[in-house]
Amino acid sequence: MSPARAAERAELASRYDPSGLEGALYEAWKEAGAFHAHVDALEDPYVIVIPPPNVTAELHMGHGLNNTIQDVLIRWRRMQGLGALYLPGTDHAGIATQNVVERHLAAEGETRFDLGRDAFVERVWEWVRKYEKRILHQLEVIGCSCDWERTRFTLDEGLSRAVREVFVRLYEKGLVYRGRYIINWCPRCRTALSNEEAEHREHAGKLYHIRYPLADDSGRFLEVATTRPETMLGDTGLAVHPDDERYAEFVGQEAILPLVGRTLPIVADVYVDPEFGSGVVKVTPAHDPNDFEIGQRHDLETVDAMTDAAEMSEVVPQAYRGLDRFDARARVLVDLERENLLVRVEDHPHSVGHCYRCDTVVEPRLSLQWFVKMQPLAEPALAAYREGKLRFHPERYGRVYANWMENIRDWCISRQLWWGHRIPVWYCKADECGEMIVARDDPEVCPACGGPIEQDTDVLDTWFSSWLWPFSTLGWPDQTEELARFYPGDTLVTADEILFFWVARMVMAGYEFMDDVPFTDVLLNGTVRDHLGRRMSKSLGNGIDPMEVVERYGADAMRFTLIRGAPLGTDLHLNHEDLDKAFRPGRNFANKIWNAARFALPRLEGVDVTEDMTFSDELADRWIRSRLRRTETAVTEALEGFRLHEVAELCHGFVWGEFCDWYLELVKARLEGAGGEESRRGAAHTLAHVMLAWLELLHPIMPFITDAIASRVPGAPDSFSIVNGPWPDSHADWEDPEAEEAMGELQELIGAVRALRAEYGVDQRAEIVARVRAHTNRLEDVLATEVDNVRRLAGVESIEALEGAAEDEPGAHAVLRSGTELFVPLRGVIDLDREGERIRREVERVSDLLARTRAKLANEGFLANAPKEVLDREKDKERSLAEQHDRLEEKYRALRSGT
RNA sequence: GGGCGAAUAGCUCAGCCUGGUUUAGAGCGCCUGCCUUACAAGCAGGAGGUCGGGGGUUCGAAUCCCUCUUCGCCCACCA
Repeated sequence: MSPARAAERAELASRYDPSGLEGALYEAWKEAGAFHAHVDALEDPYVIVIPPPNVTAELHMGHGLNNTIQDVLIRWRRMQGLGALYLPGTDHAGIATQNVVERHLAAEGETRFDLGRDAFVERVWEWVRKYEKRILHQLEVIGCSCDWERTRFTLDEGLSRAVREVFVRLYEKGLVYRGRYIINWCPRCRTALSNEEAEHREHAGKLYHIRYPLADDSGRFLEVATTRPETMLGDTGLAVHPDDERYAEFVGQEAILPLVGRTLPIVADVYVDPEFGSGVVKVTPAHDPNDFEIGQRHDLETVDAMTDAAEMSEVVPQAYRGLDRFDARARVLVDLERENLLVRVEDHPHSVGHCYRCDTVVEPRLSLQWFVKMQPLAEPALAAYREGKLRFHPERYGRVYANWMENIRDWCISRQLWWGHRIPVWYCKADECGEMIVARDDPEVCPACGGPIEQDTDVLDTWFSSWLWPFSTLGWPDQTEELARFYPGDTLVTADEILFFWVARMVMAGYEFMDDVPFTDVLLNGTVRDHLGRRMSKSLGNGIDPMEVVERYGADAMRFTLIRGAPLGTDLHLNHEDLDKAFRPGRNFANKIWNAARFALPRLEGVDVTEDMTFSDELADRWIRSRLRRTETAVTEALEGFRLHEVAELCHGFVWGEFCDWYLELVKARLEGAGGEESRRGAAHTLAHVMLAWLELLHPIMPFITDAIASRVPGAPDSFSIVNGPWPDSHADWEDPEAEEAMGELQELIGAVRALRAEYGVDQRAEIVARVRAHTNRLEDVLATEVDNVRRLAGVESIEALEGAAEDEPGAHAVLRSGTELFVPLRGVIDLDREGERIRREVERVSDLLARTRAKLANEGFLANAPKEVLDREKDKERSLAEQHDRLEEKYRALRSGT
């Protein structure tokens, strides 16, 4: 036995201590190679790729939730016997990682420019090498059963080759192009961003009305409205709607740009909305996407009034040069005011884009960038959804996905960063040549003229490697065995916020390069928020560290809490100020399981889980087996429907509310020998089987404690583990409605007795007993076996004696406490009568309706004249009413005969 | 401007698609009583709900339809 295994199999401590068993158990799993997906295995594969976390990040609760969901599905499928692959890895996270390292440099008083490109990139690699193990280890701590032999990194050699291959192929197909367009620019990160990377938020802005003098010396003005007056320094025209009669006479004339003095042509363009503002738009082609297009249509100049840091550039008048854009705005307004050109200012809420990495207000900026033409890629990805090859859970996200695909825009993929995949394009430096080389392998010299060449300085958007993840991790572009076996994958689990960034693009890449969907089901988990509904974030300081939670409550408790608390697509609220409030129920449940095992395991004498077991017919045994069977079915169905919170709920209810509360209490006496050896063996066998089965059911959610207990079941060999299944599937004929009904009555009776006792108090015992006696016969019928057991144990013949014995007889006391009390419920009888009355009235009502419906259906006139739908509806109604009637009657009869 | 979602116990949420086995549930919190040989991280009980308002469909509505109110979220180039 391995040392890890030995430690893990140490005696059951008196208290549940997750920290003592989880780490050792995970090591044992790894040693046994339990999570490796063999490429030549025979079973059908089941594949989930991890959404690769940022290589230098630490695990937060969002990961905790997301990765736990993945692990639950993987562990379940693995137990079912599928070749489950949970593929782990990390993302180089271009901007995010570069920002982190830059911040550290700044603390040392340096910038990346001081270091230079090569030294800076080396610095980032150092950082990455230092931290890459951390987040992967944290995944182990929370129990993720990843195939660590297949760990990948988006910037490793193989994936970099895939990125380059994709770029070149798309370029050759004409789907990658370079062009000068307005893109979103982050002046702090000093890079272009994609549309998705600019987050738009409502902003309490102003609308400034400014007068532009006409150039004809008439002294007349045109009034324009703008939210960003500083951009007027880059104006190169004015525009009005072609049908706007108010301004028809000005089209073709010119105006003078205040503060600058440039003459601005006045053009007519349909883009202009005559209803908005004054109906005149200032055109700033270098700073607004719409203005850019107007400029193109009317051949207007472009004047780039800002630098890459969003400071006013050399082309603006001296007074504004070098000013930050917001300072420039203030200055422009002051100057306009002074010249009496500012007509008025009104409140105007509008949305402003922010950098998704640093939250700086993005600047629409004209620049030369690389783009991917998306329309052709979107078509098969959209068709896959429409044809049902790609399903979303919850379904509504499918419509969001389709909507995005239908309105797809080209993807700006170049980033002016240093950390990432360098764009595989070279430019010839020879004066007359101008050759551009796009190549899979680095060229040495210009193939056209043999002159010196220079590589494009930009890197690719981080998502340009992420979108290849489902196949680049399997060796693509090589046609590897892994690729053949594990692509396409099955289920993708991620947060809704990266639906467009990642999920949609992966589908597109899947079709473009593998000619198939990368996965068939997409699960979107919600966001983890605090108790006030705020997203957890470092800056708010409301995050919960999963490592701290694991340390205090155990990984099982955390996983259970997350799974139970977050149905798909709904946000999870956790109180960061009071971890106990959030995680105690999970920990308590684990503790309950632990204690049930502490009780049960030593009482399983003679049981050998490796051999067939014999099961008795005693009520309690039949009942718990029936309940187990139903729970198994329900849990499996819930897993198939991705309703994991339901799985948690079902297991919790069964284990605590049925197995512990009732079954264990009912068989205590028998396990001590009160019913004889045969009864003891019967109880032990059912107990062992049922407990092992629910440990298995719960294993995907709470892997540690369940496997730890299962391996201690009598007869289990050293290597025994439930990690590889089987998935519990008891005999279908264990479903036993009779036993469940009888047990239901027992529970009802006991409940009623308890209520009675509470009401009368112990002093009125004689009164209770007298009333109870009158109904003893019924109880005997229903619970003959249990009655005998209890009598044997308590050594009493009458109920009265039992009551009396309770005081001084420990055995009897235990029985009373345990819930096998033998009182016929007076209140129960009364309640049953009341119930009977209710049902009788219901029966009358239903039969009345049934009679009327039947009369209608017997009416020839109705049959002849009624439209088909009406007729069908009536027939339907008749059928359902008849069924209902029978059900009620039977229930009523059963009640009557029982009373 | 489009699209989507939510509103059920003091709090966080299930249940709704496929109407009737639910007397509308769970966990937490609250109240009462218990250290009872697996478990006080527990056990036994209890209080607390006009299922957001209104209307409709139906024999029957938390569940289906319409509408209103209040909160969220996503997308979008109206300066």
